[in-house]
Amino acid sequence: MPELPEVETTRKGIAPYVVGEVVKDIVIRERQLRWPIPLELTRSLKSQTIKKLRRRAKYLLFYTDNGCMLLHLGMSGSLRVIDANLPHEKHDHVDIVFESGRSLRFRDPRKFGSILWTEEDPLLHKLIGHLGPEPLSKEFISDYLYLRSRKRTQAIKTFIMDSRIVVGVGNIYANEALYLSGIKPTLKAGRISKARYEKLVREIKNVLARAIEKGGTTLRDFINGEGKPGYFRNELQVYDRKNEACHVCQTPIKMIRLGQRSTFYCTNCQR
DNA sequence: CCCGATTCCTGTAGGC
DNA sequence: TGCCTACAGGAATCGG
Repeated sequence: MPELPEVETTRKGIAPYVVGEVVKDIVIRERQLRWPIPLELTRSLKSQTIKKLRRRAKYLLFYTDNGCMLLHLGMSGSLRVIDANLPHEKHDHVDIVFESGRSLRFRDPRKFGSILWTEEDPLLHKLIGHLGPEPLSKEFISDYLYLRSRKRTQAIKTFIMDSRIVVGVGNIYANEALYLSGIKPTLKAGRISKARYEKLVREIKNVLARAIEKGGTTLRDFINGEGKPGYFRNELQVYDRKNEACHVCQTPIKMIRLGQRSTFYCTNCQR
């Protein structure tokens, strides 16, 4: 499931093969994703040069002189740079074909991803403008998180997964960061001390940075731009480890449901 | 505003 | 072996 480290890994993997390329054609085999791929995409993107490739939250932004393509991987999406002649397989919904003879191929079995086009500043786009800070930026500090959390009764795990509060922290890394911080996921966000938020912010940054170094986490189908999996799965302390021993105290990891999401924690280390 | 539930989709796993 | 059901989740949207 692509969270921030997986999207960043994808961006790094494809950028060298995409930036500077001229778009020759766009092949759309399935238009109905999370939102329909806009009809104008083909006309607007054709003949354009990809000038830069950035990431904001879990969106990839493909900048051209004409506008910007926004791409979200959803939960099962992946991008690969391939030889344009490589036959497509099931769920290969879109090819961005370049003059060079290579293509950027988007695959997404569950169709939760999206591809959009904007001619405005993409950072002000309807789906992006309201988002909270990047977790790895210097704006994301404990004072901010502490202030936003005051008077909130929501569970801390749900709170840090809210993209209006901070972006990029999905289910895997929320579980991991809370474990590393020693915080029980069900605690009310508004009742957690400033000192504990300092620890939490440190561990969110820490776990995301280490996951990027390892190329992200592959549970089932995540692959990077070169078709390879990520290796952070080996580092996971609680996620997907129901009933397995805590690496610190050997207590079996507990699984509960919180906000319709699987939640894993150590009943001894997290309080 | 806040918060929890619902919704989209399909591959996979588990039960019988 | 094969069928059926439950489940996984990013995040917008809805309802209270």
